[in-house]
Amino acid sequence: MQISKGVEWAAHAAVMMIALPEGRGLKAEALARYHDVPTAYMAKQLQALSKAGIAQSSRGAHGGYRLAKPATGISLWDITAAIEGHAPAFRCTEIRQNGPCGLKRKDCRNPCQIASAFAVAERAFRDSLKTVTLVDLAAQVLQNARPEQLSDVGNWLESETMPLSDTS
Amino acid sequence: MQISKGVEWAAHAAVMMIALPEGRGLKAEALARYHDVPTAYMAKQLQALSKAGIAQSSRGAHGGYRLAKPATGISLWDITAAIEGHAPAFRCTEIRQNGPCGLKRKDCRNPCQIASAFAVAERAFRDSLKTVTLVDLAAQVLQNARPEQLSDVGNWLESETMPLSDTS
DNA sequence: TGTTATTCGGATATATATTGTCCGAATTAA
DNA sequence: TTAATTCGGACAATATATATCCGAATAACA
Repeated sequence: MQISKGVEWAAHAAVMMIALPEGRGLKAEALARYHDVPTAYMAKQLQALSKAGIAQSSRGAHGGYRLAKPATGISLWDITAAIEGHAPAFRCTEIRQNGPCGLKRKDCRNPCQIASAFAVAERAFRDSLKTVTLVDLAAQVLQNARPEQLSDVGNWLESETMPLSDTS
Repeated sequence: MQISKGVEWAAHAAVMMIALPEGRGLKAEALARYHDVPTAYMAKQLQALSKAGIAQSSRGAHGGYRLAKPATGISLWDITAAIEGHAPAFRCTEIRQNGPCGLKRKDCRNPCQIASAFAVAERAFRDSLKTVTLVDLAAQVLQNARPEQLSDVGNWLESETMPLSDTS
């Protein structure tokens, strides 16, 4: 039971994209270099964000990624689901129907108790992540950062971003 | 992010062991056959339960497994942790320290916000599973079972169990 | 309007973790 | 003492996660 590293990378990239000025984007290579992670694999995570409607991509020269909607509307669960998928972590294989004393299928209308308990726990997990938005994360980062750190990031952004072409 | 099948098997096996009369045990092969799963792999899960202090094993002829403590004191989280381990699902690799604008190590005394959010969510998950004990699961099974089913299981248990030798 | 540089997107390899199997060590009944 | 039985950890096969590459698409520029 472990969460893909891609989730961590995607989350950091998403927080980074909050800081993008209107009409600008960051290419996958830049986001990967900023976090010092393999470019192609970071690109894959960004593609997943794009498919999920969280990020918006522009191809060609001066292309790149930016958030597709307001950061207040993007939760940590949205990021996680985009990368890991929506399938539940606990997969019930209905072994109660197996073996010498297996239950008949018709007696299994309501779900297995063990599966139910995990479903409740996973819901609690999801709901917790849903309460955390990208702006919450960004706000805490700003609170803890030292001033010089912020200007460093600002300068880096300025040097890496270019006005996007018409992002239709 | 998926939970091992072993957790499902171990949970079902643990519930089964509640029904064991005092001083009796079930061998791994029987528990596997009862649920129609590979013997050796079921055995592996039972070993994990044993290591975690949840089950108690007896070797040699007429050996087998039984619960090591009252079922009220065994939660679904205990089972899960015994199989999957206690390591958190989200692994923070501190990529905030990487790259051109990476934070200095001394500025990272408090944990990364993203990691913190996942820690909270995982705690909610754990706490939910901790509220469910083996007796809760067994009670619900009994409620939903048909009478003939119960006698079937009783007969099967009678035919499979033998008095354990002195379980030191 | 063609050409070229640039960037995303999905198909393709490698590494790691999960799933499944086997044989020896330990214990007990006879 | 012997032999049957069962657990325990070491070993192999499969599935998933990680990492990479190359073609398709787009936009800037001449």
